[in-house]
Amino acid sequence: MVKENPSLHRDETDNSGAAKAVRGPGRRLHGAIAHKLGMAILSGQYAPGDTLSGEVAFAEELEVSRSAYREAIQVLTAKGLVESRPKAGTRVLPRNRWNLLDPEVLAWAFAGEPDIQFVRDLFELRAIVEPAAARLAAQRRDKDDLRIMKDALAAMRRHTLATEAGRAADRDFHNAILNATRNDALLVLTASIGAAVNWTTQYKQRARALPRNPIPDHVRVYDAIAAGDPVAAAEAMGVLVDLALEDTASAMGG
Amino acid sequence: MVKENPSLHRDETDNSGAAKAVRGPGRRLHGAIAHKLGMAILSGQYAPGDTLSGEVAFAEELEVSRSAYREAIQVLTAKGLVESRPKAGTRVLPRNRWNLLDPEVLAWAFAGEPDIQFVRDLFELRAIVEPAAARLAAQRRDKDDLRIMKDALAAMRRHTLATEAGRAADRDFHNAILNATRNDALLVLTASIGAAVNWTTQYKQRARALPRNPIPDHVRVYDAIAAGDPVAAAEAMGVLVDLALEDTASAMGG
DNA sequence: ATCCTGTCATATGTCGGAGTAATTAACGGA
DNA sequence: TCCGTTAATTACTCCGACATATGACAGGAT
Repeated sequence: MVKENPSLHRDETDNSGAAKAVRGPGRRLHGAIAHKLGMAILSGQYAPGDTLSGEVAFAEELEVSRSAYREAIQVLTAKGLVESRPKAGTRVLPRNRWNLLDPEVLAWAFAGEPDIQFVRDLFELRAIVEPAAARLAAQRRDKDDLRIMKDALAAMRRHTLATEAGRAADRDFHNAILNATRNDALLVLTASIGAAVNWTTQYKQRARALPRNPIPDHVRVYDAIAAGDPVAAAEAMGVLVDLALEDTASAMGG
Repeated sequence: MVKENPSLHRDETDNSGAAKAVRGPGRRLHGAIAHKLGMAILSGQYAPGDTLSGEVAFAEELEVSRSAYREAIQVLTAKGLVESRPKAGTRVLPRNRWNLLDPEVLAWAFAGEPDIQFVRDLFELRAIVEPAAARLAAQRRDKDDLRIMKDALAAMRRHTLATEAGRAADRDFHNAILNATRNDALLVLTASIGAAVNWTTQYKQRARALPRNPIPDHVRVYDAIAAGDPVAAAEAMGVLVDLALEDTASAMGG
């Protein structure tokens, strides 16, 4: 059940028609509603099978038009979070219907207090996929790939992981590896998970000291890929994922 | 570019307001539009960066309301296929922004003539993930899991894979393994891919003779999981995926 | 007890208009 | 000639009211 009814209201001093709604991160109005609802669902505020407020009622509560609400529902439906049928209302689907790997769903899951078990699941998946990706990259990389990785590594050394530029370099490094696998499915999957997880990590880590110098471990991965050694690459990447898991676990107090 | 303008028109003899549109598989109107557009995009009819017809023009072409079109666009946006901005129009995003692992996107990709490279990518991913899943299942399965697998196996023996019941049993078997991993992320990922790939395979296979008796290979997986032997389970599952790849490849004429 | 049938609440589809934002191009200054 | 600024166009965004269809539920008939 919806507890409160806040924060998505039109500016009351200027009701000149269009929405001055308090919107999420740069989103459109329906995007903001989808964001709000998505976070509510992902954070477990709705039990599966629970039915959301009706279209009219809900739109009235939030003081937005039905169109905006409906478009938001379309987004959630597209991500497998809800299903709406005439008369039956819009119901939250069981968890196994959710597109948990959708980048936005992932972001919602991590926005609040992420479920510790889900985080473990995700890292388990990363621990499976990323070493395999490194293995493939070692077999398929070309000069361009290596150059990009090298540049990213250099950037990581210049800036630390404490800066945004440093984290961007880290992302570039991992993306270069994924690109070198020549496998789009792998790329999309890992990019989604990595983005969500890393984002959380960096967020939670603000006050903490960085755990340890990550450069040597990255260099090991690079060396193995450059040498074309699939086994070593997979192993080195496994270490990297384990480290990330440790960081995240301690950051979340697990 | 849009080539034609067919098949989504209102019934002309009865223009009494509501949509009598020719709709896709049981979907709603906007779902049908999303389906149509999604398939067009996935089949490469639009180049990335290409801009779709404007809201008004498009809705007029298809003789549907702008609202329906907009809701369809929301669905596509949610799946990362397009992005629409004022004045700029609705543009097809580059391929790496697509949620290729979304079940619906996967279905669209496989609806037409699926890109052979993409199919290979997907099987590569399966070859990475499924053996690992079997490994985890061997470590974590309990009696219930084993019972469900056993039942599914029995059903597979009764019906063959040529019947729908047999394929359902096959799905049950694999789902039971995924469930036994106790990892939701793994489950969702593999379910999406498996559904799309298997569906295509069965579709293409209609006229073909089944390649070989798959039961013994499935039994090997079961035995390893029942015995709690992670290594053997992973290996046996690897064989299963390889076999599926062979089938699919030959079915697609690759 | 089961099945049918009518009612009604609710989602779905439609429409046109007002508002807003971003691209494009025209314009003026350096 | 080139570049920054401004204006107009254009397409998305949001709105609210209306019409339609469908599924749930209740009450009655078999």
